[in-house]
Amino acid sequence: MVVSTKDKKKFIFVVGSTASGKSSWALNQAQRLGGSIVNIDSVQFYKGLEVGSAAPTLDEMNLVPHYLYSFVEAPHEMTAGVFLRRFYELIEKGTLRFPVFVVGGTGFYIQALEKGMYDLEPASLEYRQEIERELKEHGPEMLHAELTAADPEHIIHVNDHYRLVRAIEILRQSGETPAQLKAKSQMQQNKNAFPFSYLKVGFSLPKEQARHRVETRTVQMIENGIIEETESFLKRGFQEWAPLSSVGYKDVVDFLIHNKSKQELVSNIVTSTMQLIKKQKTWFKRDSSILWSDLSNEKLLEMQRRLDLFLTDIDPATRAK
RNA sequence: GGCCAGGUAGCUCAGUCGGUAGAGCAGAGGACUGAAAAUCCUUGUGUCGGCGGUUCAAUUCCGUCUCUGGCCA
Repeated sequence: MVVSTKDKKKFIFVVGSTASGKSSWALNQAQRLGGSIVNIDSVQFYKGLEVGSAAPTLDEMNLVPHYLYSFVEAPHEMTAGVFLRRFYELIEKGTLRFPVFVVGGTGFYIQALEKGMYDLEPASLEYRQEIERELKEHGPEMLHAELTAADPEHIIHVNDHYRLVRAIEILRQSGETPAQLKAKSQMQQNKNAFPFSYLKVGFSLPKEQARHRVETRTVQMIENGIIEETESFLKRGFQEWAPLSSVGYKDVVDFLIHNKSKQELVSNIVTSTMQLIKKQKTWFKRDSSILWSDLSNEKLLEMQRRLDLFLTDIDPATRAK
């Protein structure tokens, strides 16, 4: 049974590490198939961080409809929950042209989209502030002990303050541990999981090839104004804004404050970016459902073939819903 | 040419009152459910510049050579 491409909402998740060529592949495919592109990169959501996050250019966005790029303004910050809401709004409103390419390297958001998140009220600020006060006054050991008392099996390290605070916040607010919530959501058969048919493809390059691309890209970013982007936020008093501590921007902040040389800036950005690539690879390694490609013609052709099979519904490996 | 500092992990440097050495960064591996490009965990054998000498034992003391930086000629 062959179903026409237009009858079904089909999504292609294009994941992998930064500078691997996933955006341009997605652009080409979306153009070829008359689809659209949705961002799932945690920095490209922000307005004013386009250069340093290697967001698509205006010219590229004119070729194919792009969504969820450059729409969060400082001092607002994005969360996975907000992302999901915006994403499903786009589908409900019928603005998306299919097939939809969901492009980005932020594993956490991709996971949130695929598996859904816990059914929780948005965290109330009072709990958070109280927990952070306790952390500051007594150190992390007390909070860690509180979590261990509720869930002896948890794997959150004492030093991982962020996860510790979040776990306690969940515990106090809902009365349940993160592990219990996880078990519960599995019992409900992932009712929050992504309800549409999707194919997941990934891009990954050999380390030296990646480094070479990162080096040229970094020099271009400086020419294209990553320093000016950063300065403009600092001038407006947003130095504490979380996205400024992301790869590249944190290095520019350091360059500006400590008056470093541009040569040093380039090498710092390259190092940070290579570290990001490594972390992204670690994240995606455990996901065996990703179909991988590099930039070789052979692999690209194979990937396109699999994409076309997926879209015509005759690929048995496809996880149709 | 003379004097003074230095030459210790890929880099920046500690240290050994003589018993073959350790931090930070980089690198490698990993975790990850509403900040995630963030946060956190694990991981350190290197002719301690070369060659001699003293010593049971030298990277450590002595001599000499060499290289780097500074000052004086």
